[in-house]
Amino acid sequence: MNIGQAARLSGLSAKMIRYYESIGLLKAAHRTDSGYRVYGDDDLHTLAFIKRSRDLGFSLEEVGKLLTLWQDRQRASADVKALARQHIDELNQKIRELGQLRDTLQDLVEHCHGDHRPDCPILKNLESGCCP
Amino acid sequence: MNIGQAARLSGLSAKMIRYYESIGLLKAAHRTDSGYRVYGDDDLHTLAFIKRSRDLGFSLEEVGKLLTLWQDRQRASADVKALARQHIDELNQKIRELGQLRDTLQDLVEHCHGDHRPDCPILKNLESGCCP
DNA sequence: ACTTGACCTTGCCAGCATGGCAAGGTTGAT
DNA sequence: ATCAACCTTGCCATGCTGGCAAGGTCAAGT
Repeated sequence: MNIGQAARLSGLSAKMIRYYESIGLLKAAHRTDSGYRVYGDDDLHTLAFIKRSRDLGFSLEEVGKLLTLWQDRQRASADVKALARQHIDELNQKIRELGQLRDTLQDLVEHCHGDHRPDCPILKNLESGCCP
Repeated sequence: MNIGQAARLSGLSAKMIRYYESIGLLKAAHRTDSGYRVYGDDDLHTLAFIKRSRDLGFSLEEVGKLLTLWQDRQRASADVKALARQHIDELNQKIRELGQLRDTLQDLVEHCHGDHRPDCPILKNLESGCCP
């Protein structure tokens, strides 16, 4: 099949597929005489794997590692687990940070009377960086 | 003071300050005869405002709006409150998404025995995209 | 055979926000 | 005079994706 159909079936865009090939995440696709990329079921499988990994928030670099592990019959599942764990830690870290930002903002918002008067504790805090 | 000191005192980098000026977030700084940018206490105040806003997760575009409101004596605090609320909503949305990703991954990790055997439910799930 | 439209190709530019490096000018102290 | 520390501008890189352009190819309808 051509790239368009591969894109539709995998949920990626044609652009992304070409990009992934260009950065070496995918091995170069077979080509027709006229230069069209051709994909088979195996390739589609790989594309779907990438799509799913991206949806789970893995970076392309991490996806690369996962692909390597996936294609390595000798892999230890511990390796994969470690990678997933690391990603979970990163997610938790990010979640904590965002939560703190939200709480700070929430505090500020609650102290703002929010009417037409110009006096605004939020801006005051942004100025001074203290006393929320 | 020069840009380096302004950077140190505000917590931004000199590079960022120049960038903010180039995109119009900051008005052009005064220059010495030799072309060095010169900052006064007012400018420093503005830089600190930006730094604090960025730390709270506002995008540069949002910081621009906040700056306008900050410098507008006629502003209604309701405007600021609305902007902060919107940002809180975005943060909550992001937190929810990341939390879902983490939970999915956590499930996968828990089903992976994580030893030297190659059989790995995480990779199996990434393949199929179903049955976590 | 010819046109049309949908598809494919490559390549370049855009964004976010920041860092890095280079080549050159300025300042201030030794 | 020299040297270090600073400043200037400019370009490139990141990660990931979208957009647009100019051109080639394919399949179907006329």
